Amino acid sequence: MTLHESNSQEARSGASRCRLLPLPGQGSVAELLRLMGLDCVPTATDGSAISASLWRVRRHTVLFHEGARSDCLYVVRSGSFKCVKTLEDGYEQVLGLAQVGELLGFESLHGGRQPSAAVALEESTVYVLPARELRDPQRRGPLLDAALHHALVDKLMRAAETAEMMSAVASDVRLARFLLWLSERMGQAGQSRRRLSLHMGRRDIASLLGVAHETVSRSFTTLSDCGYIRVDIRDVEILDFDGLRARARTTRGHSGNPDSDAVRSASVRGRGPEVATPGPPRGGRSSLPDPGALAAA
Amino acid sequence: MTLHESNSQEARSGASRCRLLPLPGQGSVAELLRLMGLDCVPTATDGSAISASLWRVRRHTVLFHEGARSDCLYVVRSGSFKCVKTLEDGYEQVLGLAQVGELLGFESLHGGRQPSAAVALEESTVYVLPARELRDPQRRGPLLDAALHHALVDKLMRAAETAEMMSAVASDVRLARFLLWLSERMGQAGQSRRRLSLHMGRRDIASLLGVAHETVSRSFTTLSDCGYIRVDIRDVEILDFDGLRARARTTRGHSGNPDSDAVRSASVRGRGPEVATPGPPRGGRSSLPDPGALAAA
DNA sequence: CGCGGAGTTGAAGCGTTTCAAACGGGGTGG
DNA sequence: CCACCCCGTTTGAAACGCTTCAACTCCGCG
Repeated sequence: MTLHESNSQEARSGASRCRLLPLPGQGSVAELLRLMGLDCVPTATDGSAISASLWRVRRHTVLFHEGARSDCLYVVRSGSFKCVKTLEDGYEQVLGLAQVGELLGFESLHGGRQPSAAVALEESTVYVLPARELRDPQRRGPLLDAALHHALVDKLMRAAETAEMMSAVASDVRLARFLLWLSERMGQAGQSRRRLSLHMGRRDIASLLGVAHETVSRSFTTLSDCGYIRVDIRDVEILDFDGLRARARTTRGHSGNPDSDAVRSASVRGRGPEVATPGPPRGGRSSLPDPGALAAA
Repeated sequence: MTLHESNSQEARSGASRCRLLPLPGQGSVAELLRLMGLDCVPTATDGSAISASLWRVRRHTVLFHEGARSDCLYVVRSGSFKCVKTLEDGYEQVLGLAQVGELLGFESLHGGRQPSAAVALEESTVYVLPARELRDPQRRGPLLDAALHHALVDKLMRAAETAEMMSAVASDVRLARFLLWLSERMGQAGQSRRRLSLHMGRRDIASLLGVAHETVSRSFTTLSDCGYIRVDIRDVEILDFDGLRARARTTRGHSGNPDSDAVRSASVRGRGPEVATPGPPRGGRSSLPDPGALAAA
């Protein structure tokens, strides 16, 4: 794989989008593969014939628009993005964030249009891979192929986490989960888990969490009053991880004290799915219809 | 690729879990690849060395448990599943549905544990692929490789749709979006778009939508009173698609006059994302914020 | 037949939304 | 340089909608 050295890219994009600057001579193929989750480091040539580019994206600029027929797959190298969908009435729905190592614009792999726009929350850089070439298994070498697989599965797992985050009930619980989720992300990216830079306004956070932006503001002060966090507009410091985690675990029920709980719970008793081992008493027993079985082939 | 012919599966699984029945001689490799989204039909042999199985899963039984170290990837062949996470207090959080053609247990591709359990909502059949073999690009032939790619991207797109569905504000809007989303899914699977079988109780729908189950019940009667749908417990008929769609479009904030604050719309003006054409003056290059450091790879 | 679960509906409590106002910072223009 | 304005943030107060608790019906099942 060759790291594309600017040129044609710059030519293609008229003056109207020079905000996406190619950064010649900056990145490396090894870094790209590592970003995508590949453990092993490529020795020299991996045999792939993909021409990747490295772009710079200024904060608050769009990487691609909603509905755009972008034919590129992006890998976030630094910074972060929000994926937003603008509804008919002008309301901006934030559907998720993409941070270092995450894929953006994967819909282009199917040749479709982008369902949402991607906007940089901060100064960011992305690797740009032409989807046309990427769709051909021949042109992706084995390394890029494995990396793409890994990145896709990883993105899928992050999407599931996002869903879990948004499934909270109370607004401050949602915010607590969001902060812990962000903290985890920052930690994985090698940054501090305690000090967070949100890079988003209350309105964006509110949209992502599905509440009014005033409610987000109130939830911030609530968590702050509890001593869990210290808030300075867009900079948050987590003071009490355990407290914050306890709050994040709160489910359908009261929001005041996470401790004074009885066994009432929404309860799962009774007719639930016929949990493993319908025969013998609910004893331990290993779970699962051991799928290892079919490996016997 | 060979379609595994039962045997060992039945033997190993005691009477306690015979609910997962292999179905010898039923499926076909062509069907599996088609399910995963591959357009072209495999001619004869595709060169892959994966041993797939076909299992039957009875309704209300679990395909795999939360936290299980399943080493299999599943492809839904018929029926549907819910992905649930059981919280500490026993509350069951439904995180999503998996319908015909969708992947289940993709976390096994990374060797991790399942973050949620999968429970059949109805009589279902799944193809079972050993993740151990699947992780080896050599053993997946080009066809299965392409199919896996397609299925991963497809699942990713469906996850985004789910997030969008759950981002609604009002409960009846959520329900409207859910029904339309389900209708679309059923249509894509070749079934009726008008007549839906939910196969879930109100409690599960409520968990998926993030509201109380009584609220779901009320929302059903609301939509029914509007004449949009006809409800018979778990069978729903959509009577007025346009009306239901209009209700589903309802968002937070100004729904009355889209023109009153026409210019305001978060889209192009003011501080919003500096949409297109910041102009050449923005000037070239300048240094990377920070990541330049890690480019040293 | 009676039990238990699912679904529906009603009434009350309360959290969130909405409307409104005030504060503060960052930018522009005088 | 300061004033001013815009916008994001915060906080308050009232209205709404959802949640919760409760009662009731329907249905399957032992």
